[in-house]
Amino acid sequence: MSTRENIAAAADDLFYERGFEATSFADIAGVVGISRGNFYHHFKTKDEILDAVIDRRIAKTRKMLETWEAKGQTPVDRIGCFVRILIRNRAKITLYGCPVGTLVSELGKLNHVSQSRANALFSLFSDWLAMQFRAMGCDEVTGVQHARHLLARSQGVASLSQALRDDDFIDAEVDLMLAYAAAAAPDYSEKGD
Amino acid sequence: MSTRENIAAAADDLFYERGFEATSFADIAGVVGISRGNFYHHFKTKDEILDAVIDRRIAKTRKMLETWEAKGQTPVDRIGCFVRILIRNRAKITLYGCPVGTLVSELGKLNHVSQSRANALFSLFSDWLAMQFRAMGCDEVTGVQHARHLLARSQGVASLSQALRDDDFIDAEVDLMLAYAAAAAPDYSEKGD
DNA sequence: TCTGTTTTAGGTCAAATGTCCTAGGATTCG
DNA sequence: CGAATCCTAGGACATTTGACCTAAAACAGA
Repeated sequence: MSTRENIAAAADDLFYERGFEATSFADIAGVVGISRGNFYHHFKTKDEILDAVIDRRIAKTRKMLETWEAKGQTPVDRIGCFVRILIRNRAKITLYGCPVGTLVSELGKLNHVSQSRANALFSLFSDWLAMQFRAMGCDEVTGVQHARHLLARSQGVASLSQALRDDDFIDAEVDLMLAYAAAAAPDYSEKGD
Repeated sequence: MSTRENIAAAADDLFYERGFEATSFADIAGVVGISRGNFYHHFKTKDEILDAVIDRRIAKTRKMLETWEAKGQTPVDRIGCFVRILIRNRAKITLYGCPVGTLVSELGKLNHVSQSRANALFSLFSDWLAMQFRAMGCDEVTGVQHARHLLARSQGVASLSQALRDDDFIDAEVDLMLAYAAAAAPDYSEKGD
């Protein structure tokens, strides 16, 4: 992996774990194992690193969504892959929250130009979820509503996890979200399971 | 209002709008209209200001909950007061997210000692909500579950609002949460409205 | 091998930050 | 009025920050 990619990867982790502003060049350099001054050759400014990190996350997210697309048989299965990130990344989410939500929030408070670029990460999930609901038979508008609803719920669980640090809470909420997804099909009619 | 209270009030706003770390002594001094060096007399460290801000928010929250307690006739009404903060504070939430959630998240990332104190703000809402659900006839465990669920949902809506900036989304989610609260009574049985 | 480009290390720079001191003003109370 | 306490202003301080420069090292291709 190139030094540039190493920097982006280290910054990705640190921006998530400590936040964008709280992470300094020195911090990143320390993780990568290069000198501070070397940065200027790869990234002119800190904002450029941020953009690279966002690009990186967008690419990673795209790949993840493609994996889910291939893995899950039904739309509900695929939505289940999304919901279960909360369990898969439970440890980190409990400590640092959702990587997308906390970044958007921080950039919003900083009035940072790249906030809109970070928002695209939300859109990625939202559009993908809406696609799944559409595949279940939902119309366009309903699909988008369901997608945003589920995205908001997962954000909420991530947010509250940071305060509660209660594994059972996450498990229970994931089950509720799975039930919500299963019940979202237009032809669904309380037939039990 | 005393200077100390002025500082706490200004810091309260700035910590919300810009974040704790991104707010400097100079920023607060600018808002209050006092000299920077004057701070040391009222607060020895920045962490002391943070604690004062958290105390302030706890007190404000307590008062707000008491108001709701007096205002709402039924538990569902009172829960409605909580849910509708999202609409009442829509403008600020769209820009800066939830004051509680974003603070807890930032302090978590900074590994800050006062995170647990900030968590108490969540508990305040959570306990109060659980009390309302209990008053509706829910048992202890179910009441806490409903409370956390609703708290998480409101957090999620606040989080996503920062990215979407869509008033309709907030309105729709608030309606869903109101319906959730209304349906939470144990004797509820699809009797329509 | 020689040449030119890319990459790296180390250091400098101004600005900003949290912390802290001191001296002067204001206020209170005997 | 006089003295003691509280409040305030302004600045000093070491440190850290993002940004930037220069020179040496590593590498590439002919």
